[in-house]
Amino acid sequence: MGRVTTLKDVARLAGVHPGTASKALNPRTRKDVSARTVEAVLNAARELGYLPDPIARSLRTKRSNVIGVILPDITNPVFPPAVRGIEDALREAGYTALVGNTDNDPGREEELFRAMQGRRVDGFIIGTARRDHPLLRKAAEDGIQLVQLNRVTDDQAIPAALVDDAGGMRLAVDHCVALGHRRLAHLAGPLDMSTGEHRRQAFLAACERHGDAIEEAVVVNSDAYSVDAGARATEHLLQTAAGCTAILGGNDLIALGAYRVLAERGMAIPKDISVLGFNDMPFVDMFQPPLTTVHVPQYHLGVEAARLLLERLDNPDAPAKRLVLPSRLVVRGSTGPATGRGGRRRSVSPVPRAPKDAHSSV
Amino acid sequence: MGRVTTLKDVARLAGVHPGTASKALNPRTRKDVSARTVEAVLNAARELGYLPDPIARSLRTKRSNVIGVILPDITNPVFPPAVRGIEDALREAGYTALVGNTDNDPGREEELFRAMQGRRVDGFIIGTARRDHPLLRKAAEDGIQLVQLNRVTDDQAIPAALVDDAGGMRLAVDHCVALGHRRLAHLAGPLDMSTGEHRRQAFLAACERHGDAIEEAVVVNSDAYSVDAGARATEHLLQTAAGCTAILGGNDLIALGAYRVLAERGMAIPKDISVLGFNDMPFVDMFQPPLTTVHVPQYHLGVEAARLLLERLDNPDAPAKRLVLPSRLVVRGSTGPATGRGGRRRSVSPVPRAPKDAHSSV
DNA sequence: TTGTATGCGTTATCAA
DNA sequence: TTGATAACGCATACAA
Repeated sequence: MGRVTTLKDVARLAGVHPGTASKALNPRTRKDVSARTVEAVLNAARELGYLPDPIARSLRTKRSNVIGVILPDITNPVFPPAVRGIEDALREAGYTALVGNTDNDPGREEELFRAMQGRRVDGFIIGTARRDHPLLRKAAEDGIQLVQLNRVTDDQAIPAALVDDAGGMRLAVDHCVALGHRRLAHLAGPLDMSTGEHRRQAFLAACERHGDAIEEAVVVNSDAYSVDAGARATEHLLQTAAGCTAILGGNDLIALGAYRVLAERGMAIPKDISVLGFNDMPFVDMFQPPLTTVHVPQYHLGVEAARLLLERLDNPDAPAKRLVLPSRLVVRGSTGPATGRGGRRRSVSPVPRAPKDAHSSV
Repeated sequence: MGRVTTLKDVARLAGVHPGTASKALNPRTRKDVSARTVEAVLNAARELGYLPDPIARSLRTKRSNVIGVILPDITNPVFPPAVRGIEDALREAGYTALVGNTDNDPGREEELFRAMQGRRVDGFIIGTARRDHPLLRKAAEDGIQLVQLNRVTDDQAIPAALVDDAGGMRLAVDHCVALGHRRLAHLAGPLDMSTGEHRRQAFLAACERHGDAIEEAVVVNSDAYSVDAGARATEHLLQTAAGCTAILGGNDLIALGAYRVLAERGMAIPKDISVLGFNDMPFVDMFQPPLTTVHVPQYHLGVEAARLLLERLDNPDAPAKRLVLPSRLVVRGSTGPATGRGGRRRSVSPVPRAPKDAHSSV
């Protein structure tokens, strides 16, 4: 562990005072120093392979060039690409990402948040926003720099990089209708998250837009974005509204839960029933069958979230922008024409405005 | 951003000197301080919600309670579980993981390594080891604390948490033989990595063990652990040794490359040909068909790597242990009896000791 | 047992 | 323009 060269060493070699060397090294203060000494200091620094100590600098400046990234769980395949996007964009700007997982535990989230603040992170990218999120609200009020990723709070106070959830869901519904499906089910994600609620609303709105072309539009809630929760929701759906010919998962994992239950029941996808996801996670094209899903550009979402944050660090008074990236439908093998079972049945009930409750059939 | 309470505040409230407060707070030096003052200081700290500033502490102690984790690419599905294992184990001990991706670029790796050293990380968990790895060798010589994850250098100087690659490959070969396959192909991972070389050697050794039961054992190199590289290797295999009835991928991604090429050629898995992977990545059970593969307990590998490192930080002179976890075969739908094509052909060539070169057919 | 002083490496303020 | 000095918050060697 050879000795590390410090600012003092550089100053000595350049024959100047450490304070002067500091100014010469820092691009922002370089103008207060003669061209001759700047060069001498720069040469000395290069010769000694000087690297400023980020710890000492942080202690002095209260900044760290580190961004805290708070996610539910890196093990969820949608997040790694987003993390790479964040890291790549931050690195260009000389920042580093420090990633933490909350496992959807608010206590753990607060602990992480505090720990990262203690480490003097300059801002946060938050992938865990709930529609009502006191911790985030308070942090924003306290002037902590935040950008939300993919999910947002209901109030518009915090900037965010998002995808067009409603547009994506509309494409999915349109695709089903074009294939002749008239009885659709949506396995909604958690409604305390913007993605869950927005996609659900968009599902209902899109169905309504099709008027008589749709005979039934069912929403069943999935209490988590997970395969198990998706499986439970699917079982519930099969018991309560067995006539649906297409299942639109709140995300890909929920759709995978549907895959599992349908396989157990011996129902073939897409012959007996079509299934759609949301997110286009890596490798869903390899599934059995390849999953038709709404593509969410996670990597770019990460890049944009990082950029929004950097912009904000540069100019803290900039407005809290919300950047919305387009989504698109990727049609694969899990959707097909509505044949067999309820495909051509006559309408049982018209489509009312909105569901009475989470499990209502509309 | 309300003012943060500092050690000085605690000392003032407790009516002691900051230095004394520091001793009282630090469990290791607490014995040098009277029970009465310890209590006063602890109470004051609790009352003020005091949290020590890790930056200041790091500057002073040259330690950070941060561990650098260096991976090829978090986007590779095998890594997120390992990262979670690392994080969970570190957190219990009051440490934090700082993760970086090299994209297999040695320059980038060195840059990351330096940057993390600058941040005073207390040690590294390395998921990027190559069999010959000067950077690691030098770091170890310099007394930097390292633990390797899943892959190792050829020399035994650096501790590691590993899986029994050879045992796993043997299980895979035995499985194929039990199904009646007599012409096997291995799509070896990069041979400059221990996993690539060890699995390849184990493949050949296992085939040899079966003697006349195996008519042909082919090795084709894949130049990366990726789907594309696996696809290229598969194409090469199909041109040069078309009679094989089972393909053993160097890892799951390589096996997926085989899936792709075989699908393009209209060959059915496992009817026409069996395919096996290595790693048991998340969701390979959902593939088309579900992948038979050697399970590698990535999460536990992460936990054990973290523990090895913590142990070493505690006792830097402890020997450089290598911990080897067992692997096991997970049989799914991509392997089946050897029927059709070359399945029952007679031996063309006996099995020699070892391959002449990377693409040799033995 | 407690207090004092010093320094970790940097930056920022002020004086020369 | 440059140099001197202090301070960021903490830990530790030493003095009291």
